[in-house]
Amino acid sequence: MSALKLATYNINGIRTRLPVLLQWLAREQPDIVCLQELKAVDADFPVAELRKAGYGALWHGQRSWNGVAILARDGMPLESRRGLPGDPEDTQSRYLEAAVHGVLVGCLYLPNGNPQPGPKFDYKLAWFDRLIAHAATLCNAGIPAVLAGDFNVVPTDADIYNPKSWRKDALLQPESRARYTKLLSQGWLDSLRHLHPDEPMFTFWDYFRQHWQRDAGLRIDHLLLNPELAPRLQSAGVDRWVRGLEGTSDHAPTWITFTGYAVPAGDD
DNA sequence: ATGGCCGCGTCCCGCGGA
Repeated sequence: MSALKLATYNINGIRTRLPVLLQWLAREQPDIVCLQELKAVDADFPVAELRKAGYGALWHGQRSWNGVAILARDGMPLESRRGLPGDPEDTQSRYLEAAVHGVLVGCLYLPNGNPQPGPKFDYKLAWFDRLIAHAATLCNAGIPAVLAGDFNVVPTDADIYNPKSWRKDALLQPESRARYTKLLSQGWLDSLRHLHPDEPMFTFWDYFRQHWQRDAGLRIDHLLLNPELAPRLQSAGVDRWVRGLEGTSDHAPTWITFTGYAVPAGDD
């Protein structure tokens, strides 16, 4: 029974970030990858370069902002959903879902919501509510499922270097945190926190104020496992070395490993 | 209280990000 590695990575511009992305893929060789903030239209997605690196891809781009993708090493994600249900007026590319290597993968880029209060924060909460509604079906699907992505929520004060200067930020608001808790209460496991209860496990360090150099980070990229997948969780971590590269994203790839399906014993 | 640092788009400043 071999382990599978699944990662989520907000790359903050896939065109500018392609060298970093390829370097990370080559070194870590994740089997499944969720990408956010492509910041590129569909036609500019580097499908050929990724195929050359050994990855099949599914993507939902958008001009300038947002954009999500799912990659499969030596495979091709089978799309099950593009965009969250519940609001036909929503044109932002923030959710993509596919079956990959035996797991149903929901790749999400939850709205930032700043400044709050305001229409952007309202959009964040409404989007979160739609995610919660859809997530219930995934959690109870009876098959292994994961929700992975940039949730733009700092779940607790233990998930940030110092909450004081962020207290008014949309990422720390009680409304945002209550929804994250509500989502987990459906039965999802916060895999990084579960395996690392006493470490910060930061996934994001903003470009300002030498936050990376000071390790002043936030934990906002999450990998949630439903009851079918959670028992198979083996390990979890953050590829911090990527954040230290030149020309890198302000997020670091965040990952889990879990046992793959046992190969049935040969009966021939 | 503000801005700081980035990527992107339209063009060298504004917006969004978190």
